[in-house]
Amino acid sequence: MSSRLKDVAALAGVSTRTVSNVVSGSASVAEETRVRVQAALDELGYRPNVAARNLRAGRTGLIGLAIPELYSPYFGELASLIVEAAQQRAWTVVIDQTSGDPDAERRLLEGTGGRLVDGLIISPWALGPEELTGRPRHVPVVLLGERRPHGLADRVAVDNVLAADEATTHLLASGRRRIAAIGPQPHLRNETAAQRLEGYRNALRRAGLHPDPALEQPVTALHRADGAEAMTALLDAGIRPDAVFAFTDELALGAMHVARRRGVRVPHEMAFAGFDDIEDGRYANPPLTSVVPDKRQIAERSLQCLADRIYSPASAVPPLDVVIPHQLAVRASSGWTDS
Amino acid sequence: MSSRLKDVAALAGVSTRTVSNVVSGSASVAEETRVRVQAALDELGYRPNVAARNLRAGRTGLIGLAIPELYSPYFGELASLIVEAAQQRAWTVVIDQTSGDPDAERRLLEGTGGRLVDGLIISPWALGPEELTGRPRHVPVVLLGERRPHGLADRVAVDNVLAADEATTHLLASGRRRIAAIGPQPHLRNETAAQRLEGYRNALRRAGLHPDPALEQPVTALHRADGAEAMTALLDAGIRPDAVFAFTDELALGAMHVARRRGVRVPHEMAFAGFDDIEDGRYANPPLTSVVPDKRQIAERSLQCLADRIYSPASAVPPLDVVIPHQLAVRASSGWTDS
DNA sequence: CTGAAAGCGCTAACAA
DNA sequence: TTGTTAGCGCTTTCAG
Repeated sequence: MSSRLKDVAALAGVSTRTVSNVVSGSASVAEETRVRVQAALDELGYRPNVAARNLRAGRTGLIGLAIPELYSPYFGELASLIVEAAQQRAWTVVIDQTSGDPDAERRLLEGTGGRLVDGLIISPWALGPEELTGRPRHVPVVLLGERRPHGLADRVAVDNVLAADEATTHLLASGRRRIAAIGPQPHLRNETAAQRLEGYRNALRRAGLHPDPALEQPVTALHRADGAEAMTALLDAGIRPDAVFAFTDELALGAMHVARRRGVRVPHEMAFAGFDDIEDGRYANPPLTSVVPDKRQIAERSLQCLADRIYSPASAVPPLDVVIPHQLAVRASSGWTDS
Repeated sequence: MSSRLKDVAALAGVSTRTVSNVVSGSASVAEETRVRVQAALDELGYRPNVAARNLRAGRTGLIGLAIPELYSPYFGELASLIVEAAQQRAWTVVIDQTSGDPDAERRLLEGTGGRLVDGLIISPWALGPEELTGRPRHVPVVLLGERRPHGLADRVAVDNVLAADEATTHLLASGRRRIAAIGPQPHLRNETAAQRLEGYRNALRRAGLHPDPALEQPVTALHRADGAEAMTALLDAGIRPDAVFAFTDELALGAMHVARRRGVRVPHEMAFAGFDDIEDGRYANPPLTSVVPDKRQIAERSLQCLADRIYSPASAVPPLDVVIPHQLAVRASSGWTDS
């Protein structure tokens, strides 16, 4: 079995107190004692028991990251950055996949099943504002990508309306007039898609165009397959846009894939712009124009929010609304150079 | 502050023992008592303290997943499947990114910093066989993708030599003769790349060809950028293969990207095959031929190994060597149909 | 500088 | 069926 502080103390002929001091390096220990204890530590291969420490400290050093899915490029990248940033703060990340399941999201927010994490970063898909607001929290929560600070939790997100507007405006600037929007999700309570749709429509109106419902193609999920399906639906309905703004890069890549298979020349006959700036987009044929959220900042600001809440008297600060900067990366999919 | 078992007991007028029984549902409790306790539980919004439970149980219910990076499509997908499979076993996954750093891998294996997880699944990059073997483990370990069972830990992997052989043989079957290999990593102790190289060479020799060192293009990492760099190096050196076997799909996609940019027609003039079957490959232009490891099985068998070690008297069973099945998905990048 | 001991919240062996 | 209580391994207050 694993050795405990007590065993080390016995071997070194000191009290557990002293061993603890040596291990943590907190209080000062006489050099001679330190050496003797260290020898015992090494001999027994002592490893502190984290559960006991946690119980004592009232903290676990764990933070939860709840995302719909880990396998999509966007969330994979984001999770990677969060894990990395958490390591720097000596936090460990436990990951939950909600699959956009409202029950799963609810369970995590309520902390049913026990107080395991010191804080939670959640990217809600299924839950709407009132559910996110309504319930009492047991740990600090950071909401990723929701619209406004809901009064009980900090929020970190890009300005989706503005970013979508800019992407659409960029397409308009190259003379496109029939711009499709792939990505509305009227069936979900989550507001991200609604915001991007709003930005898209704003841009059209500002250019003197009327948003055409036939050009707004809803999707059930946000992957390549859904984008492919949406483009197929458009083309099969005889609708032939001259540009596409997709609400995620994955959707854009799926749609572009189908368009090219159907003989549409990209970008000559159809330009594409996406959202998220995933790596695949940069290496696609042609490379995909995309809204670039500063993901590293999303990760770091989220952790900063948690840290502030965890280490400071609760409810001292009102809920924060952190807006993350973004850019538009213009690539060949919306230029005039073919791949 | 959060309420404890003791508070609930006081409110319900019973002992903590009874409350504990109600919470866990383990022992039988008189219906009347149960109702009263449940009411107190609800009123106080009781949430069990996981740290205390863990300390008591001697287990944390956590398993570690140590991978070089979470943001790459392959590891993202794998991590997703492992998290999912772990949830079914009521385990929570904590993720560590090693970045292929030998110290990080060593630290995790040794459990320096404390006994946090009940088991560890690690995909070693930097550490060689002897280091993986040498040290005593404090928790059960599953090695992902190493060559042979090293005597102290279970191993789960596809047959890399065979799979690489099959992919290369497929390229040979369509008449290709100058097949480049992109992906050797002579600087790493990790054996995966070496095994794929071995399979590639085996296939060539069986076809009566001599492996040509000029066609073997090493890489420093396994991403699109490295594949792009490798292809650039080949073309700049005046080497023009008629096919490429890349050791990962990402390398293949990067290489294919550059080839197309340089005006090479794919697959007519240059066929491509990769390894891992990531989603981007399936939606690439043209779709990428790839070795398809059964990732779900990798996840499930890994967890099965851990479960066996954790729940059974240690060292009862000798280290397992689990070989995961794979297939070759032939797509347009190695056919004769252009995108 | 070091030892003794309390107690973090929970479960389960032992009693009643 | 339920109460009492001894720890799980650690940190830290209080003495010395």
